[in-house]
Amino acid sequence: MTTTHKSEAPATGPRGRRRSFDLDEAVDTAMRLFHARGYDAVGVAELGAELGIKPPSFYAAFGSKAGLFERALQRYAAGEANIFAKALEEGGGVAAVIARTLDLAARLYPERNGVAGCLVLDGARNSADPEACALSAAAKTASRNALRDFIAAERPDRAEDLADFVVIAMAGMSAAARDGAGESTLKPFAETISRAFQRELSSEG
Amino acid sequence: MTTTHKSEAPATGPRGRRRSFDLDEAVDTAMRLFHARGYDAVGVAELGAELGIKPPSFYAAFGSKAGLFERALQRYAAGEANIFAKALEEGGGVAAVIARTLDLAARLYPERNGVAGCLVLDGARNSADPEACALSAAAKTASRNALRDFIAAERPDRAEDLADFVVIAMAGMSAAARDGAGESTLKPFAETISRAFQRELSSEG
DNA sequence: CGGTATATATAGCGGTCACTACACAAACTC
DNA sequence: GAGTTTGTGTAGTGACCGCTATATATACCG
Repeated sequence: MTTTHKSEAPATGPRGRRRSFDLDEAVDTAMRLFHARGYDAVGVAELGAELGIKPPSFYAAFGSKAGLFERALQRYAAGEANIFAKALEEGGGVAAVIARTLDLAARLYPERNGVAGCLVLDGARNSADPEACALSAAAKTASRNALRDFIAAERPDRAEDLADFVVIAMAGMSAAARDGAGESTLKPFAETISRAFQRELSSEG
Repeated sequence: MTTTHKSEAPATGPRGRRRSFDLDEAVDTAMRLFHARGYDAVGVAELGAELGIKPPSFYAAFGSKAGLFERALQRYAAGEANIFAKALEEGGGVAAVIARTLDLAARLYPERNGVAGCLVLDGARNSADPEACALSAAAKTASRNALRDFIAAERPDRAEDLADFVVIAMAGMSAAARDGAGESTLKPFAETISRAFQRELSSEG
């Protein structure tokens, strides 16, 4: 169980037949599949089989494959995988939070149960579906903006390019993890990037 | 014209009918398409249409879609896009060559005519075809080993992790470029990474 | 010229893609 | 109970996937 906000049935529910599967659980499963192999490589047939539901139920619940991907992205950003949000929780200044974010990436991005890297950064990479690409791009922009706004508190003059610096580094770690890099490979990178970031943060530039 | 090694027809050629299209040109076109949208997103039908050839000619010439991808990867590694080889040409020590490599990545990775990033690093990202993934992985390993062997001349004790550092940084730049980052975004990253690399190179670690 | 070898074009193979029409089953209101 | 609403299962849509069987056109050899 990763989330506890399951939508409770109202006192007087809708009239018709009730759903035969857990929606949150289904989104979790889909998120894992999309994360492991990328949007295009996971078919609706496989999703249905894995979730234990047939196509009509699938489309009644999610509207489309891209609709499910959108929910998966939301779930991803709202959960443990949002490493920046996780790094923020422990407080501290920009340098400390960014260092913690990079460290978390080095520890969480390596492959585990077939899943590696970041769903937002690489989930729709090379996808032929414009809708999936747009959803992915929006999620990336949101993440980058959160980073930028946080950095701006200490360095408003350089928030944009410092955010870019971190984002590019994380994209590299995600790609490397998807190519098989382990924590022992990513950690030195993350530490070097953290030091470089601190120098940039406290430079006069 | 990017290559000049066109295979010349022998004095006495094969007996049958001659090919009606230029093979090198076809590989170039396919390379561009694979690079622009990724392996899976480019279909054999589109390749045939773009190359001006029909399926039977396609398979007679390349064996399979993956066979053409392999040729495209070879062409890519043998041409201008091999930025490490290009950086090596001008000579210099490890620090200078790596700095030049990263600078070239920052200048060549941003989108141009629909093509962005590195074909080797991202051409088969999220592909569902095991053959394309294997070809891509082999090309990545070859590139990384070339980097590592070069670095080993000055720092044999740290060649592996320094090579990883550069590869992860380049993967980040390629991914960022494919997400729309321009030269003005990649260049500061490349310069900071170059400085960080130099510090690592001349450290006692 | 005949014989042979090679590339071509037409057409279509089996399979998978995301998605849906239709009828039935189940839970509500009254 | 009747009536309404909603989800589910069966089956199948047209389009595209990588790839190929077959026959024909074009070049070489002798």
